[in-house]
Amino acid sequence: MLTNKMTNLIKKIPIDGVTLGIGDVSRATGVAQSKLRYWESKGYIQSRTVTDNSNRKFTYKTMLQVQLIKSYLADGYTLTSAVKQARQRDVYLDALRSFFEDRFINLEVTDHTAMVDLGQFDPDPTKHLVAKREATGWHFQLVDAEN
Amino acid sequence: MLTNKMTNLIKKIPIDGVTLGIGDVSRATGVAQSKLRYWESKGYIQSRTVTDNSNRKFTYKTMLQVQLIKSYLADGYTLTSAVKQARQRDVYLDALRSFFEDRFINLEVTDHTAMVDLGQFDPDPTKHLVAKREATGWHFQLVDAEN
DNA sequence: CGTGTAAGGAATTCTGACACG
DNA sequence: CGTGTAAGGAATTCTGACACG
Repeated sequence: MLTNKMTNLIKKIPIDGVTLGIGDVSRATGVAQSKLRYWESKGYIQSRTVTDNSNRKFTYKTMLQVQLIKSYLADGYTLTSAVKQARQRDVYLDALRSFFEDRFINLEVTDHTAMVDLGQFDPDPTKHLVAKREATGWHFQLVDAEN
Repeated sequence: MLTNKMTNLIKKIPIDGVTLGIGDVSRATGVAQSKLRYWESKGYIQSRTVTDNSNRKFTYKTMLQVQLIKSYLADGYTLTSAVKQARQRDVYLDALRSFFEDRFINLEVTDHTAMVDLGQFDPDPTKHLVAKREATGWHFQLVDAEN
């Protein structure tokens, strides 16, 4: 019950409501503010304006795009093609998010262990797939579904 | 190879380098700026100062803490105990992050499907655990490990 | 095309004080 | 204790112009 509060929280905040100022995006990605403004003026990235006449705000997703564009530029791509490549990767973010929302049923942490319940294990629907953290890292196991 | 770029990216940015201004945290969480300043003055939450004499910056993690404190307050807890509860949940974030870093080996997306490789399936180490997105949602399956 | 900079104004955030309960 | 507000100053971001290649 309490753990649901946590997973709901994590599911809720990250992509949607969070906006970042241009300084924060620049700092996090290492891309100069003037670049960000130029890229936006060309339609390569987008920003919201929260209220009238206020400063630019970028979404978390846009920040990831910026980081991607930057890394393609570093690979030697032109800006235009770096943008194209980055756009194709949007689907990755969406996929990852969808997986998270769909499958992170529960999360439990005690002093020495952590456990992620990933829900029904399709090859054997009577079981739940559970990931447990042990000293050697995360390991999967199957447990009897209790509901 | 390209997909690794993506997962590395997602693993790299989210928690570490990102800082948010007080306005962004306030907007995302719905907690007034004056509250955030007061909570900080009491040591309930923390902020960095990026350079000398600059404005407050909060980390993503702190923003989640704020959201948690808010929700405990809404449940009727006093501020002090809401903070205590929220602190105990830090371990959840760390656990989640650790799982993600440890187990999201690869992510592939094509036109109609998406696939997350979660690595070795411990009950049968000759197999890899793979999550696939289909029309009905995400489903797990086991595939032969190829390396 | 793609980026940087100096300039002056606008929007945001700062602190310390005060108010209320 | 916990929160909000008005006040004046400081830090941040804005646009449009200009420079360079």
